[in-house]
Amino acid sequence: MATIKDLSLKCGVSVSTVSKALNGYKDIGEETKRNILKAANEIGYFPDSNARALKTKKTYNIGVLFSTMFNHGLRNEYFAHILASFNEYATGKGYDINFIEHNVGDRKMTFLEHCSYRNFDGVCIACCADFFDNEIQQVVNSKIPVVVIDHIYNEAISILSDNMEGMRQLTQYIIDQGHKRIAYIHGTNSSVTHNRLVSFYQVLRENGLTIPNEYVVEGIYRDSDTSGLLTQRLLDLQVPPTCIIAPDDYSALGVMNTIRRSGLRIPEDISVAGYDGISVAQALEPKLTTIRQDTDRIGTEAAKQLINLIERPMVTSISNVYLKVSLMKGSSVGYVTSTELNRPSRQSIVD
Amino acid sequence: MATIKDLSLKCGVSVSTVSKALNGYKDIGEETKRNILKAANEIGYFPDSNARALKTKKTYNIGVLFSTMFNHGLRNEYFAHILASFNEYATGKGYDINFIEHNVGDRKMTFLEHCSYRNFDGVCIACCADFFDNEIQQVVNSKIPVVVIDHIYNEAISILSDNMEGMRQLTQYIIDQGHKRIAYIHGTNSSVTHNRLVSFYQVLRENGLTIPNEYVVEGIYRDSDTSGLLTQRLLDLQVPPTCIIAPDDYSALGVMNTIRRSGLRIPEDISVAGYDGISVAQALEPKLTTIRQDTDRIGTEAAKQLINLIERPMVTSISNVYLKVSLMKGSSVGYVTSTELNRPSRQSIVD
DNA sequence: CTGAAAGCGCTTACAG
DNA sequence: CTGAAAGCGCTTACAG
Repeated sequence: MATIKDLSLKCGVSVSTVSKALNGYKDIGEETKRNILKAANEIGYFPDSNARALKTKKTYNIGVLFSTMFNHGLRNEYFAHILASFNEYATGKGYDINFIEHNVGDRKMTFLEHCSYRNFDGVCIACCADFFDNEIQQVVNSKIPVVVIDHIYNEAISILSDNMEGMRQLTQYIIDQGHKRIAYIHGTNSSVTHNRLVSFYQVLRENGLTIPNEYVVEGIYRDSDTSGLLTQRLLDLQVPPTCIIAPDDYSALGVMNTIRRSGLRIPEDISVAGYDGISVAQALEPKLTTIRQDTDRIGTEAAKQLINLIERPMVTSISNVYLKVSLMKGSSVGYVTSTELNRPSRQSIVD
Repeated sequence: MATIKDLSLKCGVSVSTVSKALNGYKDIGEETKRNILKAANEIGYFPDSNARALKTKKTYNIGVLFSTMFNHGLRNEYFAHILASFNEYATGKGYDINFIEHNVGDRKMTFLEHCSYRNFDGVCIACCADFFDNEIQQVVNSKIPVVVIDHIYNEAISILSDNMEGMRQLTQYIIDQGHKRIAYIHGTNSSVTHNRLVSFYQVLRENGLTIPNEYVVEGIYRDSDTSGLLTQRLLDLQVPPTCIIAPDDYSALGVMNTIRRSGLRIPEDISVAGYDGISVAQALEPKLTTIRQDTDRIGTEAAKQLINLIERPMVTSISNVYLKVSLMKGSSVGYVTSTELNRPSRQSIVD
């Protein structure tokens, strides 16, 4: 690759002058500057990123930290989509992205060590199996600018898909369709799960509904088999629910399969809802009733906030940004008629 | 971060000695070496990657090049899974991965410029909308070690999911189930599509089957709506097929929806097959008959070959590696009984 | 076995 | 307005 020295020879000026011209310093002659820029374009000159980083301590590299466990990381569609838009925004601002890993060759590094080894300008933490992991905390507590997705730390900017609001909209919609016996198979415990649960109960309460404890069970995100099994148990209850909310769209497939295997129809006999709004949910029939999380905006917003924090630390506040979700009505949640409402089995539950 | 100088002061030796000890040079005293290694571990010292790269021209960074178009890149499950395993292998060998992009900040770069700007040790090209793109060719023809997934260039190592073999197995299985009127909605033209088509026709011929031209139509990968529309046309034919092969599993959803909307059952009335073996295909009912592409091995193998090429260029041959696929029988392709075989409508087609 | 010195390709005070 | 010089943190011939 051509170096700054090649360019300086070609232009007949010193490397200092070239460097300043390229970096927009004011104290350079108009014509000199024009010449240098022209020559740089001609030979396709770009400053070597390593040399520049060594001097300036700025790499224009952002580290992305995520769990690589089964069903996590790149193999998780929700995260992969967020990463795609994160990358697109960052790239437009001149930042490349890197994955933060534990081991580099034969030596193990902590996440923070990896960050200083690579001199990342900032870090995005997302899709972690365990946000309380000690090594992750280290990164959050370091000097490196950090943005976190779907979790709140005091010390970092958080981008959150509005889970309280999402669950509120979904639950309210189901209730508005006449359902009173609503079951919720939720995902493994986390702050996301917690907020959804709180919101679920809250909306039930606001509508004067109570449900039996057996209607709320713990499943596993993105595990349709588990959700299928749990669905069977719900169907076997003496008074089964009229609607089942799955942990996510993918798991909803397991719920639907089990229901159909029992000879029941969706949504005529029993309704199903998901969460996420992944594409496959909309290719199913009936189309899944779900909450769409705006992965594009989550990724874009995370990148934007992080780059602001990197470039203008003093005017960027450490805040929590909640992103809107939207209800996708689909047709897997049916309308419960008043006849059904009068069934004794239901009455015994409602009050 | 601690520098090599800090470490040399702590150990009371020169930086040269520290550097050599850390890099496994032989001409260092046993005890000196032990001391240095111990101290390095204590303070969590890692050489600054930029400084090292500047001197050695080795970054331990691999660039990954892919299209970011709709339905491509990270938003494509097939590619995201390959990338995940590629990253896991590379990381274990000490390489981090970076995405290769067009624009860096306000200035546009060609892909090759981005590679030299970042000094990538090697490049993996995958999942491109257009492998004949001029900028991609530039990278392939450069001095940088390159591995390509699912496409063959003369100048680079190729890792290929065996599409000929996959399509062979799938088609043969369908024929073995008694089908003779098999339709194929294939994806947009590419070498992958071409090979699958060639193989499809070849197996038909080997089995003494011919199909009408209308049975082979061009769809779009991962576009279930288009596949749904094309399915409708196939169903409307005077002599419709008994089995439809979709471009991929995701598109198969569209095929299935259209079939069901027509009041037909799968597989009793008509059979469906996909391609890819993505997880959702196995969560459907009936389970989709499909070919599983081994994304784990593709990613791992690509990383392995690329790193070999980087580290031992003289003993690594530029070859094409074909990876095995496997048939997932599922239950969306049914058995066609002999009664059905004797139907006049079929006979008129077969010979 | 150890260390002084040069140099990788840049940027940036500083002097002129 | 321009350029010489120092230095970012390393590695690696080379000398001793």
